[in-house]
Amino acid sequence: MLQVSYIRENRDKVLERLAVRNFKQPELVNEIISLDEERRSTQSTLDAIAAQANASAKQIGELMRQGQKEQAEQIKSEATNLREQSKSLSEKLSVIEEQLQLKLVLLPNLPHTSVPKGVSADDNQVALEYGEKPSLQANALPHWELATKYDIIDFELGNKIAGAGFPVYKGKGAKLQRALINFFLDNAEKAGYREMQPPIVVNEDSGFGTGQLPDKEGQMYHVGIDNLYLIPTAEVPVTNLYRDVIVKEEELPIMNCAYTPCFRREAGSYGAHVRGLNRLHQFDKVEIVQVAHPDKSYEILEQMSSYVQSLLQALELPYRVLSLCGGDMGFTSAKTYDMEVWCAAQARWLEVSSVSNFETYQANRLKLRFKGKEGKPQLAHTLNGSALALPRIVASLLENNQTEKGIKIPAVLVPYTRFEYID
RNA sequence: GGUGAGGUGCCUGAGAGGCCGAAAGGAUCAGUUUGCUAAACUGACGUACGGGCAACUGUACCGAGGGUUCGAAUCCCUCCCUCACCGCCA
Repeated sequence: MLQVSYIRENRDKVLERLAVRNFKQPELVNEIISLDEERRSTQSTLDAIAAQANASAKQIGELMRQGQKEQAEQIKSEATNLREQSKSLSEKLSVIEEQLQLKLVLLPNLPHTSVPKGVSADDNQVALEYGEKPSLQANALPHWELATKYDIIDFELGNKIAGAGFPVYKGKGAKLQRALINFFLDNAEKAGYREMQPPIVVNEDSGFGTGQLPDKEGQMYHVGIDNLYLIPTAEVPVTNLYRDVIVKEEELPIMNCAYTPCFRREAGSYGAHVRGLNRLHQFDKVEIVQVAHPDKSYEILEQMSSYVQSLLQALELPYRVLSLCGGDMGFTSAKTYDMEVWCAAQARWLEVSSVSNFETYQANRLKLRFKGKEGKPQLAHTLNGSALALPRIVASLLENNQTEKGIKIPAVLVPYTRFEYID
């Protein structure tokens, strides 16, 4: 959520930045500004009346103590009148504030100046491409067939237990999952991240804090009876650790990581592009999250991007980095890099990570601030990235590394899997 | 699930209709003292939204929302949460 004061003072800039996103309702900005004006003037009036009412109440107390009952009674009626006025004004004020809030949450984050203008994924810029795409034999198989061939992932069984998009990993398939999780966590720790194990359900406040609510309500599984949401990413609980927190400036940057399962309803996505592991309702992911000083957040974004790339390099997967255009960026992000790995048999790039700087957008909702020795609390910047999401990594490992002898496990993973081939 | 206790500032904790944005202690920060450390002393020390160049100032906030009252941290109602014990259970 953007800060009203910022919008008020930088109207033209806000409009200009929103245009980079191809934002469809720029009129919201003016509506917000005029609601804010109304809010401020109402509050001024209310404050003045409340001040008067407080003064009268004090006076009454004073008079009562002195036993001047009659005079007290006189002021009482005045005070009652003032209270009534202030009551109706504060009702008006809360209506205005509610409307303001409703509109405010409809505004997405402002893209950073380095973000390319554009409307869709076609306008994303390829920032870099790394590694060589393997050339496969003519009889190469897509990962879902390899999964069946080696009996390591069972989609049918998952259908029976839960439904499409909930695969069962078996034998070496399950071990590969565990190996990847540990590999990612160990590396994150080496890079300075502190491992956390958060709840995988969150309450409404948390969903709101990171921006999933109200925007992506339908994308989350909701446990109605307890009003809890299954997390779509560890970003939600790990970032919300700092909701309503004022941290000390010298504690920045705060670096946390977490492995969690992630749950996404993915309503509306069906068809060939979502076959096999390409898109699941439940998947595993290690997430890295930072709380940063505003002066440092873009430097940190680059570091996080490099870190994610280092994982892909270690796994010997060809990848590319996209700098997302305004139109393709998430609602809450100011700048996002997507990392995509090459899946040789499908001959497609698949997104395995998304690294974003949210600047103060989440922090404003979370009321996540930092404070130096001097001065007022200031909103921090939040960043996060997948490091990494498993299914598509597995898909590309299977497809790219298929050999006569079986699926070759990358050298860095062998100490974790304790086998060199899936065969 | 049952019963009981309770939610006050960074923490502990007092306050039980007006003198309370809130005692006291601790923590933290600044200063004095000090060979260093420690201690002692002095002072500062919540957040948000307004107004003001600023000093400063108004309002709101004692879990949340309502109510009573001229006036509520304090009384009443509803909800949420936490803790303890019992039951059930990994």
